[in-house]
Amino acid sequence: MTISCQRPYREVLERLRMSGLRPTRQRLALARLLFGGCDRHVTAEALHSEAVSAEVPVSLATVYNTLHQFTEAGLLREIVVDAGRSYFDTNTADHHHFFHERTGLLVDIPGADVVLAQLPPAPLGTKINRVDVIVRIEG
Amino acid sequence: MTISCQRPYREVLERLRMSGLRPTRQRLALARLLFGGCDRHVTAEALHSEAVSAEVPVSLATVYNTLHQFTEAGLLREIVVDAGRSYFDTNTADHHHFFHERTGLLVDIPGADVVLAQLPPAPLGTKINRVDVIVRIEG
DNA sequence: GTGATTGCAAATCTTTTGCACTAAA
DNA sequence: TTTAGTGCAAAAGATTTGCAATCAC
Repeated sequence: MTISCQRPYREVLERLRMSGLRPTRQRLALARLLFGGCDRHVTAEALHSEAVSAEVPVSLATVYNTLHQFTEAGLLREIVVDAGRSYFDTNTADHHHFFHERTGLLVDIPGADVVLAQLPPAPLGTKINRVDVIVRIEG
Repeated sequence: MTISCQRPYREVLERLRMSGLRPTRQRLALARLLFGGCDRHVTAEALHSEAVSAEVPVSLATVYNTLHQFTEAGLLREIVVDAGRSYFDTNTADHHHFFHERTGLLVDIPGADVVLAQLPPAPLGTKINRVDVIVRIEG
């Protein structure tokens, strides 16, 4: 049995439009790579190679710009697990991550699988934005 | 009332010796800045400025090397909260962090103040190394 | 003395930026 | 046509590395 997460072209396009992002050739190509299938984690460098391999010449600078625009639009979430390298997650739902330090592999943990029974109050004058749980694994 | 965490010179020196690190001028000076007082969070850049201000000329490269040696020796813990900047924490006990995104301020949360009631099992063939909880705050 | 440690400068790597060019509306 | 978006190359940070000089033992 195979689970497919294939999503049609027009749905991806619609998603861009809804975010107020003009569906340019490059944005569309990147969006299809990112949102056309199952949820995934990418680095800018990796997405760039992928795009180039897929005959979609995009500059690395544009990949960076696009990833940030998508993140700002709420289509992606930036994950910080590794000093000096940013990951972007297409899964924007509430969830956490396993991070394999040696391989750099990032794996989702469904939101329900981590239960934070107690959290301290935010320091005076601040409010909690998000809670990230990173389970660092090895082996 | 003031809580002091002053620690004597010879204790810091002993700590280096115990870690098998030769107590050189630079290592000792950095160790005193790091471990001579209360627990703290530093970036390489910040520690370097501090050292230079304290009349202890150390090169930035040596600060980086030293921070990593200390981390490897278990005297420090590296905290990743910000892509492209590493923080080092002198508190190596089990605990978590508030991170103020705008100011870059990092504040300890005592281990007991965060209760993880449930964690998923590590993926097959791996083991959990550490669990980091980062409470991102704003305002 | 001898091997570990340091400083410096250069290299590396990731990410951002400025600006002329191109494409979407 | 008009404005947003793109590519490129250069800049900006953070971190690392190579190697000769220096220091702890």
